[in-house]
Amino acid sequence: MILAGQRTPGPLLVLDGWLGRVQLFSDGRRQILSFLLPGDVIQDAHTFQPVAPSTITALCDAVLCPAPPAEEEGLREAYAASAALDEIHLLRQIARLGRMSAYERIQDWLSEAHERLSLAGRAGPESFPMPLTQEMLADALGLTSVHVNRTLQAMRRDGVLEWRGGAVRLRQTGTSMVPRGRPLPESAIPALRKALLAG
Amino acid sequence: MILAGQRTPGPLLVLDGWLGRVQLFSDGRRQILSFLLPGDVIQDAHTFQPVAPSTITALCDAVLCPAPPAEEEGLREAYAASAALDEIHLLRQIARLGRMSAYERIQDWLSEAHERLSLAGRAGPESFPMPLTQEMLADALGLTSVHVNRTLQAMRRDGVLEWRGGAVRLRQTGTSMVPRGRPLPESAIPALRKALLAG
DNA sequence: CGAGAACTTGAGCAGCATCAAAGAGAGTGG
DNA sequence: CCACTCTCTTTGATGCTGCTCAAGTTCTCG
Repeated sequence: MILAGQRTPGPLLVLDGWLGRVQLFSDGRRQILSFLLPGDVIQDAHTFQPVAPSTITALCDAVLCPAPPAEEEGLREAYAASAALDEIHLLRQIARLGRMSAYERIQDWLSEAHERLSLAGRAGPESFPMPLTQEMLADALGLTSVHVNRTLQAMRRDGVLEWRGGAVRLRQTGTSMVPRGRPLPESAIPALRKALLAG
Repeated sequence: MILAGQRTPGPLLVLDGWLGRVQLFSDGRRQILSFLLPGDVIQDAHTFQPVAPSTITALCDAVLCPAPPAEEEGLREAYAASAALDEIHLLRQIARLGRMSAYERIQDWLSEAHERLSLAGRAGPESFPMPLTQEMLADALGLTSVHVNRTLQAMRRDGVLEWRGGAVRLRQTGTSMVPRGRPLPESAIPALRKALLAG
C-alpha cells in the first residue's frame, strides 16, 4: 500500500487500487465489511475511532494520498455526498447478506462494483477490472470460496458473466428484486471523484 | 407512530418505542437493515435522500419528536457520536449476517440490543424489554421465523435465554468470537441520550 | 523449471428453508 | 362470560443451499 506524501493524520483519498474494511473473528473467520475504491475517502474516524470494530486492508496494490481539505470550493458537499453513498453501500450489503442467495449476491455485488467504478471513471460500459480473488469475494459475501467458484461457473453457463484476466463483463438481466431509489444526483458524486482523482 | 409537536422537516429523535429501517424486495422478501431505539436520531438524510434505499417503519408503538438543534451546548459532539455509533451498528450487522450461525446471530444481536438500551437507560443489568415478534427478528437476522423459533428454544434449553412477557434475560457466555474495540467513551453517548431523553 | 497461490472438482453432510398445520394468547363483540 | 378472530408461537416432515474436507489442476512469476 503506497502512501503518496507524508502520512498526516486526517482523511485519506484512494487514488488507485481496492481496499477493504475487514473484521477478523478470533476463530479465523473473516468478513469484508465494505470496499474502498478509487475516489473513495477514508474518514480518519474509521481508522482511529475509539471503538474500532474494523481494520482497513489493501486487497491489491493501492495508492492513497491525504484528502484535500473540505474548505476548497465545492468540496464540502462532495464529502457529504461521499459519506451518504458509503452508508448506502453498507445498507445494500446488509440486504444482500440477509436476503439474497449466493447467485443473487454475486450478481448484485458485481453490479454495484460496476456502478461505483463507473462513477470513478474506471469502468467501461460493459466491463470493469476485478482485482479480487474468489476467496476475497467469498469473505465479502458471506460464502466459502468453493461455493463462490461453483456459482461463478453457473453464471458463466447462463451467459451472465465473463471473468478473464482480471476483468469482468456482466450481462444485466434487468430483473433486480431490489427496488432502487432514484438515480444518483448527477452533480455531487462525480464532482468529488473527478476533482480528486484529477489532482 | 406518534409525532410530538408539528412535523418539521429535520432530524427526529426517538423518545420511545422501536423503529426499523426496512428494505422490501419486489417478491416479498423483507430485510430490516437497522433498528432505531429510544435516544437514537433519525437524520433527515435517511428519510429524504434522493437515493432512498430504505423506509423507516415503526415496529411497535413509538413516540418521536423533532431533534433539538445541534447548536445547543455540547450537542454537536453528541450528534457526531451518535452518527459514529450508527455506523458501528451497521458494520456489526454485516459481520453478523456474513459470518455467524443462526445461534450466534441471535446471541450477538440480543447482546447489542442490551448494550444500546442500557445506554438509553431502558434496560436492567441483566434484562431488557423486547417488543419485537420472532418474525421481525428473523427479518433482521436473515432467517425464517420458524428457524428463529427453534433456535430460541435451543438457547432456552442451554440456559442462555429467558424470554417471557416482552422481556428478555440473557446470560452472557463471555466467549464472543468478535474482538470488540475499546469500550465506548463514557462521555459523549450518554450525554446525548440523557440530554435528549430528559427534555 | 520450480514453487506458491489461485482455481477447480468431487463426495458427503448440516444448517436452514419450505410447507403445512396445530396450539396459545390477546383483544372484540355478543 | 363465552365464543370468535387475529396474530403470534410451536411442531413436524422433507429437501435444497451452501459448507466441509480433500485432492487435483491451472496460473503466475521469479
